[in-house]
Amino acid sequence: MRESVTGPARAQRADARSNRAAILDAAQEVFGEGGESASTEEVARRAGVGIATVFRHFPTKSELLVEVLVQRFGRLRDRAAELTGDANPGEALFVMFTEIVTDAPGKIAIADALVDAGGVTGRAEQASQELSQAVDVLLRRAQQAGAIRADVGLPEFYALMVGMSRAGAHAQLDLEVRTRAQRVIFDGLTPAAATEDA
Amino acid sequence: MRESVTGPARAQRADARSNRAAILDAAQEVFGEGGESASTEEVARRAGVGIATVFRHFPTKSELLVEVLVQRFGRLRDRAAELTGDANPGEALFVMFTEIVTDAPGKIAIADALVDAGGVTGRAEQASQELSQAVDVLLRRAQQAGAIRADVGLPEFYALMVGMSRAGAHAQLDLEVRTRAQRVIFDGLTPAAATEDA
DNA sequence: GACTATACGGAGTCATCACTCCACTTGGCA
DNA sequence: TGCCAAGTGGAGTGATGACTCCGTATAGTC
Repeated sequence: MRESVTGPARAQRADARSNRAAILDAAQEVFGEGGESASTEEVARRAGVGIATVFRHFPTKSELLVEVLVQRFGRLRDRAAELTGDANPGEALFVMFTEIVTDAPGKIAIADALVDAGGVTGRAEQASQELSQAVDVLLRRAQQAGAIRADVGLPEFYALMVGMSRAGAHAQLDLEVRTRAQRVIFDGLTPAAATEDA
Repeated sequence: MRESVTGPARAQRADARSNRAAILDAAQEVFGEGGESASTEEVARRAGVGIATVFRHFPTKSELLVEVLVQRFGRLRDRAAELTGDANPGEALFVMFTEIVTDAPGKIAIADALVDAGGVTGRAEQASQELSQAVDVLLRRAQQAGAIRADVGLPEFYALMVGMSRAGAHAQLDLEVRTRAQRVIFDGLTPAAATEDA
């Protein structure tokens, strides 16, 4: 896409390409750990390049963050698509829930840093929407299979997922506690659990 | 307590006392809105005092944040104690859950800012523990009354609560979505919803 | 009303961080 | 092997924000 706008642009040099990859990897780590407070300089150090190089590849801290997020969302979206073929739709949804929550700590730190940097661009938003659409498909399938109560929509399912993600990301929940908390949610999502009062 | 350590310390001047209060109020607002990125200068402006005055009352940004948090936790703890007398223990627990989640947006921003400022001192931690103990009492009462499944402990209950708080704080959930998500959790907390597999 | 300890305001200091400039290096082609 | 466009590193730069210094104002007392 970038090429189609600026023309067929001469291919990058090999060192530039590998530096770009190293920077992205380092950024994953650094922003995943340090979140908003992590500095671009630390990314450069971890990637083994100068700061200028980071800024040449990603003109802005925001753009680097966006790229990292887009990659991460993309991976999860692919995973959701994969799970759409699963024979047990209810189980598939729960697996997805768990994977997103597990993946969350780093992602959240990065997303927060991005908000902080003021740069929630279209690209990140689009990647996030693609993921939520993929999750929506999983949710509907599970409902059609009768594994999930019908009065739950994507927004509240997402709220529950984001909630568990954030709870885990900040409070460092140990696995057992998180599992038990998720069981409560999963049980609550069951058709049998639905209560009917206003 | 402060007096007992430093001696009976001559009383503060009236203007100092009211400025201190104004600063705390302003800090509630400012940090509640802006979180980590809010500046002490903004607090001073909003309180109608100079920056030096803020720093005289609270020698460090951290200490100001701690004070704000302690107040907030204290208020919720009192509310929990109040609800402990409620005739319907299950309902009381849900009310507490909802109130904590509702109160959360500002509190979370402040807590995050505090972590960011690196100063989670004993005082803030203690206030937070007092709150969780008060919630624990509510939880046990509800379990004894048979309103809540027995296999749920304070940690996972807290995880669910913190999760909803954080989901709401960051994603700006509208009331209806939050209500539906909470219903899923409440239904899942019901004894009838408990599943028994490993 | 005068006096002074207490408290105040805001200009200044210092550190940090995103981002730039430019002299130097190097991949890739002839 | 030599050339040079493409790429690099790191010392700046400017903005921001926590915190300090000190001359001025005022609450509270006689």
